[in-house]
Amino acid sequence: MSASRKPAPASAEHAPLQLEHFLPYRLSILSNTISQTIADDYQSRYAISMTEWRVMAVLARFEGLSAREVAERTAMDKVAVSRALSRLVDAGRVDRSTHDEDKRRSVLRLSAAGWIMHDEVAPMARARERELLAKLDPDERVWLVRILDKLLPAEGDHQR
Amino acid sequence: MSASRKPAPASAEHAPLQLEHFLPYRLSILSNTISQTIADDYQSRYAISMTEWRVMAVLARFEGLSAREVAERTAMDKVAVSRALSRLVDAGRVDRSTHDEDKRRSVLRLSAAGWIMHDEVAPMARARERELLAKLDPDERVWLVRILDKLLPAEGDHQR
DNA sequence: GTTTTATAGTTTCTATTGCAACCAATTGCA
DNA sequence: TGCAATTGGTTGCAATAGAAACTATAAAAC
Repeated sequence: MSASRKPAPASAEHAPLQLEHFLPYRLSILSNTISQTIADDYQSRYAISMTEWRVMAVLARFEGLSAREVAERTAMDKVAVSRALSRLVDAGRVDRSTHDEDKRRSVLRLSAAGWIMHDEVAPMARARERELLAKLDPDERVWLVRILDKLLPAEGDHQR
Repeated sequence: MSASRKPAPASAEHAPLQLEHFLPYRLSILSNTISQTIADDYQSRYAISMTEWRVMAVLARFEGLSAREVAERTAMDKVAVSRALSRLVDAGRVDRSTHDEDKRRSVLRLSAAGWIMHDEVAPMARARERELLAKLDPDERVWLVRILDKLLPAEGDHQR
């Protein structure tokens, strides 16, 4: 009952945002809730941050990327990636070597231990995605994918 | 062209997530992109963080909330709200007083200066939302709202 | 070739965040 | 009443994130 406050009388003159119907706000809540749910799953078993998991997921899909390419694909900045990688390498979940033809670049891949963890976490993540989609009817699922395709900047664009 | 790496051959045995089709990942990219775009708008004029703006938006809509109620409505944790509020009060954008019947609770409202800022930022935020929705057809917009209604936890639930 | 200029990645410094511990006011209840 | 449990809010500390500066290699310009 504590939340039953009436909108401020100032509404008329000030036109405040109605957050509960404001798309950016709703998307943010939804996204954070989902990401956190998945993070809770893997953090209950492994001491790993969301950024580290994201890096691992990219390396599972694309072997041998450089740090910059990981940053591109995760939409994280390069400093965040660099730090996540050094933790992952220290923890023995990622192997890092140097590119043959360009000694600036690193060549990254999951280690055996990294793969073991990946193979345990990935199904949990997929299960959460299914849980989410189960709340929708089949046609809603189709529309959602179509809408995301339209709203998301094309592959390869950066956000910041 | 740098991004044309073929999926790791390990795919078959390991079934890595296809991030580019993984709903939680796509939502996260979308949400971050949008929030950052709006933040860029107001940060180009005002030195204010995303959390502070979010608090202001809630107080514009519901006057006299307590800090806890702000936390509830913004889905932020109470520490983040407490700190955002102390910055906002210091900056003179929010007035804080104490509840008459419960001296633990604060009573929060935008100051005159807060309202001025709000009245400039809110239209920019709405414009960004319109820009986003303009990418969709009318029926897609309807489906999007319907889908969000289904996926978002009901009003008043908490996420963490 | 040698000197810019650009790129990959790391480090440093600072600001933000998150958690736990904490204080103060209120409520529940013996 | 009086004392434990709860609630609203803040503070301290450790981990994290972001910006700018820095190192190293590589590519481009001259």
